[in-house]
Amino acid sequence: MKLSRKSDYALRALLTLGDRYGEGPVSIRELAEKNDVPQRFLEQIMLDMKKLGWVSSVAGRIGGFQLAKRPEEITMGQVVRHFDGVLAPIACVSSTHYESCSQESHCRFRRVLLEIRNYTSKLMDQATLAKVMRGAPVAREEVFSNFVFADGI
Amino acid sequence: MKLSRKSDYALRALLTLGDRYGEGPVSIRELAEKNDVPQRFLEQIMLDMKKLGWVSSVAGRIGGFQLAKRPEEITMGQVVRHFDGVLAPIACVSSTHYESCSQESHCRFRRVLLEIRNYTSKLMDQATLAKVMRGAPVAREEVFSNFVFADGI
DNA sequence: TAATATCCGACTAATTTAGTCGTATTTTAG
DNA sequence: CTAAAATACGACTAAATTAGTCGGATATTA
Repeated sequence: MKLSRKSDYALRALLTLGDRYGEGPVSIRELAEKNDVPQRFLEQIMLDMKKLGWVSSVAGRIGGFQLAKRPEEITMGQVVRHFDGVLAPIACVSSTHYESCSQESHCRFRRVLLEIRNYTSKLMDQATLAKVMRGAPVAREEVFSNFVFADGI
Repeated sequence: MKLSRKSDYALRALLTLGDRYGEGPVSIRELAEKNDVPQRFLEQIMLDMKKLGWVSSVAGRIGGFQLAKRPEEITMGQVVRHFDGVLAPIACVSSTHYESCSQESHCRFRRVLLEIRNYTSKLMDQATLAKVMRGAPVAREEVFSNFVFADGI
């Protein structure tokens, strides 16, 4: 899975709306400025999410967008699957966008890709807006330290 | 991470060469036929891997390619990093292709992406040709069954 | 009624992907 | 000696994807 700008920007905006949940609409201009996103591009993204029922809008002078679902009900998996289509690193291990392959019956590296897909979708589907909002930002060193997983995983 | 055709085809060819390790060169024609890969495209890929020292070639009438390293010494991580550049789903959580982002200091969903990158690179770097060669193919149901990870992972 | 929103659809530049193609060179079988 | 079959090298390209821009219509409120 590669995260597109669209997914990235959608998540930024949704988290801001999560922070303001219950406080009335937030304008695209503010969402764009706060999150460093091109405004007219974000506009498209917000309208898209409105069609999906994730956000609702108020038109006019003091309009804007707000979450149409509780932050517990929207997950990163939903967002990325919508904007990027697929979480799996290759279509032959995708359950939502499965495509067969001539080598399927004897391909041996597919197992590794399947495990990566399983882990990715598990994490993404567990990551509700509410949980992500509560999380602490990543320190830069964490990206460069060699994080070690528990044994046997 | 999304697996490109190039990485896919490279892995297919490398595994075939792994099966034939120590038995002399295998021609591109045979590698292409066995693995259902466009021959002239595979040609490029093999020459690329030759430059990297992963395979060696024998020119002429009965020439072909063979592994230039033991199957224990080549990993999926190396292959995918070479052909696709990066394993991480976004540059801000890549240790090899890190790029900063204006939101870095307060981005909250980055943690999820970092965990996915950590798991991906761990699995990819552990997956030597030798290990992958020994693995069993994936049954189709495994792709559609909801695999459940052990708790707390 | 002017300002500031959302709403809608079309358009596009740049990049990436997944190749093809021509041709030169090397090696061996007959 | 020569034809066949292989690698070697570099240029080219069609199609898809990405990451937007742009013009203008409609809605709401101070």
